[in-house]
Amino acid sequence: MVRTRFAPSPTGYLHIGGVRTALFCWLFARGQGGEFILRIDDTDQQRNVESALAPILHGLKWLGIDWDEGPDIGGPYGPYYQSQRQDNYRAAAARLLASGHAYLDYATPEEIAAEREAAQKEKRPFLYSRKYMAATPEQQAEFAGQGRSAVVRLKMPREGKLVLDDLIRGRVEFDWALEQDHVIQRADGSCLYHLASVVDDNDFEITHVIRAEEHLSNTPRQIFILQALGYPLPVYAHLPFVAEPGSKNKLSKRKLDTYLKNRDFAQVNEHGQAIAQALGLEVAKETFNPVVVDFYEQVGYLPDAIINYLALLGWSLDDQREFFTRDELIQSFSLDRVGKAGASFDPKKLWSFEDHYMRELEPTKKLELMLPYLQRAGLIADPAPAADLDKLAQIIAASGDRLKVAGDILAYADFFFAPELTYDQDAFEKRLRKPGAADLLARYRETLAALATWDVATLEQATHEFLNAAGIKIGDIIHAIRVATTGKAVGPGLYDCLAILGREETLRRIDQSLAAI
RNA sequence: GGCCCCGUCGUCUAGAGGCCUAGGACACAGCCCUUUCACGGCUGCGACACGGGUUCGAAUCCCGUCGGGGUCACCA
Repeated sequence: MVRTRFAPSPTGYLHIGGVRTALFCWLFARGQGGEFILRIDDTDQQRNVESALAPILHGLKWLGIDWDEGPDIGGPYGPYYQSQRQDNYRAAAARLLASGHAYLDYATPEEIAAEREAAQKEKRPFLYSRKYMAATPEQQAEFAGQGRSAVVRLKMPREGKLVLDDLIRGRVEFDWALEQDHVIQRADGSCLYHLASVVDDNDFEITHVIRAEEHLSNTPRQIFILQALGYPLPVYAHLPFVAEPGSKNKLSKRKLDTYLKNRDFAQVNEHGQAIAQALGLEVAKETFNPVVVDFYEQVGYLPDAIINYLALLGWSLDDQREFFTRDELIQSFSLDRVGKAGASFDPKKLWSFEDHYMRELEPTKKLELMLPYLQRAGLIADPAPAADLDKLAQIIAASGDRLKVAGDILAYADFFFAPELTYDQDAFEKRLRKPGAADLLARYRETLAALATWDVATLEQATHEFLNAAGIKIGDIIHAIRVATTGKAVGPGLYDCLAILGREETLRRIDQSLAAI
């Protein structure tokens, strides 16, 4: 049985790179008929683990990445928080100590640092002298007598090589003599990440460790622990990084300001910020931007689009398939089709997947998705009146491909529901204050008022007849009509807008605009 | 700096010696369509990091150089 795990530390937000890793673990497990486990790496014991974890679990759920065992649902191998498994780690550290694979070290951090600096100065690789290694009870007593306290260090081999067969990297060799005697347990008894990680992977019976490339150089010490404990080795697969837009640097939340200078990133960001603002959301740029998954949920992206895009970030099936349903992804995903080079995150390409999936979404689904946005903006009541629902369906149909994310509905529908028309000032000046515009608009109003029926076809025909009679071209008036009735320079097709508005409201708005000119 | 990984269009990638005067997608530019916006159609721009080998033949194999990245914690 294949078992993979994703082990986030509770940071308070779900990073796009982290999701990609989780996705590959999940895809692989599901494709193999295996299990996907969530484990929380909180050995650092921060205060509000629960609140820092919630957004991460929520984000994964939103994307449809589900787990078989984890902190919220438990499982046969629980608990799934490392902070609650310290006893296991301590027991392992004790075994390592007993078997001579680790030792008590009484050096102070300053002494270690001094040795490291000396080595650096002499340009030789640093290796701890083991000067304060206490091999016997006598030595322990002596060092302790000096007021020193002990940490547990790994006693790494100082000769030979480790050969790692990575599923993605292939064969990778490391010199044992270059591996440090890492601390695995602090003086206060708390255990560190590498020990914890390895012990848990074994306890959870993880068969495939699929993680980001940054862990590749940590692998030797982890394998050392595994072997010392007599545990079987999992299969390793180190994924290439998700890199910054337009660069090869690892994507990080820290460098937001740099990304904002990237045109594509900035564009996607601004679009999202505008929607957040229309919703009245209070957002901080540190937690609400295209690096954070929550951004996409708030703005109204489709999980399928994100999953599809992310799957292709470092993986491909062949030279033609681009669009995959979840099941197809699970069916076709394989680790040997994962590339080795880092892949940079391209917000515009994600956008194009979003475009594709939104376009294919059933109208009823779109409505379901978009209605809450209008309700949150206070434009439609909750529960929604049938008339509003009907109107919204018409607006969505009329907007067609213009709606890329659910939040876009705000810009395309607000003027249908808002009690008062608000004008785009530039458009108002340009289209309505234009000489002759008011006069034409007033005459057009009479044409509309005289119409026997009120639908798109009639409106279009009547408008063209009006143009002929007036001896003008459509471009001479259509913009004025749009601004006068919707307040905006852009929107769904004009006849659609008028049809949805209805005769009474259309005439009312034209009159109001005429008065405002 | 040591160690490790990586290196095909701006980006994601196809390519496992001849199918490659290197294919697709996104982006970009231009044109067409058009009442705005968006869509759509067409066209264009655009890459095998470099240098040596091996071979009849190399993007594909080998070596070197250069470049990029990661990692070197009593963080995870």
